[in-house]
Amino acid sequence: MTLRILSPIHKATRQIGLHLAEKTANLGVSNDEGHLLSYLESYSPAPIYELQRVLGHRPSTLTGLIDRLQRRGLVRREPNPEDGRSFLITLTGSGRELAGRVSGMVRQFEANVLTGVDERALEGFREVMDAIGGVARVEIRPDAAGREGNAQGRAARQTSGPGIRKAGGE
Amino acid sequence: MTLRILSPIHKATRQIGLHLAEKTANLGVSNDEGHLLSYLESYSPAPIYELQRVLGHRPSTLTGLIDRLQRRGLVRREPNPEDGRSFLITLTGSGRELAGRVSGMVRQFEANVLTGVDERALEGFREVMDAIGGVARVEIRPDAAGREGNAQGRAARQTSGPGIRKAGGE
DNA sequence: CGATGATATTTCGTATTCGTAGTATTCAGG
DNA sequence: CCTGAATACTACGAATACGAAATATCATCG
Repeated sequence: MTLRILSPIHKATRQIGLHLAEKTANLGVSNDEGHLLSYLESYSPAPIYELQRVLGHRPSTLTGLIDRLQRRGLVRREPNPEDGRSFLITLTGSGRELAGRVSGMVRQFEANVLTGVDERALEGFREVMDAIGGVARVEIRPDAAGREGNAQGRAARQTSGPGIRKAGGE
Repeated sequence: MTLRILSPIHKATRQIGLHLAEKTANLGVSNDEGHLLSYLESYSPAPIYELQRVLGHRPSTLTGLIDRLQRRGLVRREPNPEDGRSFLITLTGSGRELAGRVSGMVRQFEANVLTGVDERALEGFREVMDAIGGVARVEIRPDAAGREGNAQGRAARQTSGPGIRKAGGE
């Protein structure tokens, strides 16, 4: 386990997840929910496929995630006027308010980390991240040529309960 | 969402996960299973609590993970001669063989990344990782001195009930 | 040695993820 | 307009992660 890159990254990711989960637990927001709200704060309304690519979840995972947020009145599904197959996810008023608090915590964390590193270290960090991206050519965006892009290896769960599916109508 | 540290880390972690999952999918091994096997390749036999701390899973998660590997004949639970409460997880023959293949892939990935970065960048990367560890330091119990193992508040009671301990047997 | 608390691990219930299959819609080409 | 392929999303079922509680053992103190 003496990997100089993978082990530290794995550990750091775990630390970040635990720390932020603890911070946002009071708000009743999980990590993934926080990510989604945070993204929506900047880009709402956004189509689901965009969220899917940004967050890296499977489409069916997003369905459940959005269902939960919608059930709590934080987001809304609206028809996409530009594509009848698609829905736009919009933050509601309370959703935007909560999103602001969540991303405030995230930015605070980032700021705290930044005070501990100088510009030179940050540059090295960036290089390593880029190198990983180069080696792990897992395509996330759609607009690329000839790729397989099929990978598995996560968990699986059940979204029991009544499938909620109300969008544009109301 | 343009965080200079958190966003790249999140993205890199996702890329690593997808990439490795794809590589080990043929072997029928998920990411977490791969991590565990990889660790065991170096440190088997290891007690479960050690695995729990290294991998960052919850205890109950580890139980299921080990159950699955044991069911496939890759690991074995053995009583810990030094502590009656504990089990040692040992790689079986086929487990060790599989672990070797998995960690070979992981090391290969690491090696590929390393060819793309110099020592200076690696140092910066390390600094950022350390800074994260410093900021994300979760609250440590006062009397659990010197260690950073997570301590979750949970209760332990003793009454009656089904007390089945499955162990050593095959 | 007995009481009390801490640790190690499991079981159970539940929430969550995701693969697969199916529906609706758009697009490309006649 | 029609047909077939691709896209966006959802429902369902199966597998997983994890919190809470249960049990066994260890550690400590008296």
